[in-house]
Amino acid sequence: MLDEPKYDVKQDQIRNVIISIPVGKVATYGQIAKLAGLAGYARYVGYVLKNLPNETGLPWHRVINAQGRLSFKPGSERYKVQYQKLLFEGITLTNGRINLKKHQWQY
DNA sequence: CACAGGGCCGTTA
DNA sequence: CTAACGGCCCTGT
Repeated sequence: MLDEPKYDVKQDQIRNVIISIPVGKVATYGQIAKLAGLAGYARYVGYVLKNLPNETGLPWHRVINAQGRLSFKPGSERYKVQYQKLLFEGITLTNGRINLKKHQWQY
């Protein structure tokens, strides 16, 4: 019989990309999917991050949507957490938005 | 199998 | 600027 992967390869690739996002930089869902060789998997990236364990080790906070906004409801707990983490890394928001020209991970 | 929904995206109005 | 669509991929019911 064929050995089927015990873990999800796609998720692994996505995680791999997210881990390599440098401090002080951010990446969009679509960008990550593309770098992982999975163009079009933006929503899937969101799905993966959604059910991450609390202590994950992944810099999920450096992942934002294409509009430079945090994909959480402003004011919600999770929004605050992500905001704090970003701020701690020197990433600031202007009118609830991040300047992608300046902070987006260039590769 | 059908359908809804999610930490999305780009285009169009 | 907001809103609506269609497209993309996967999971849960």
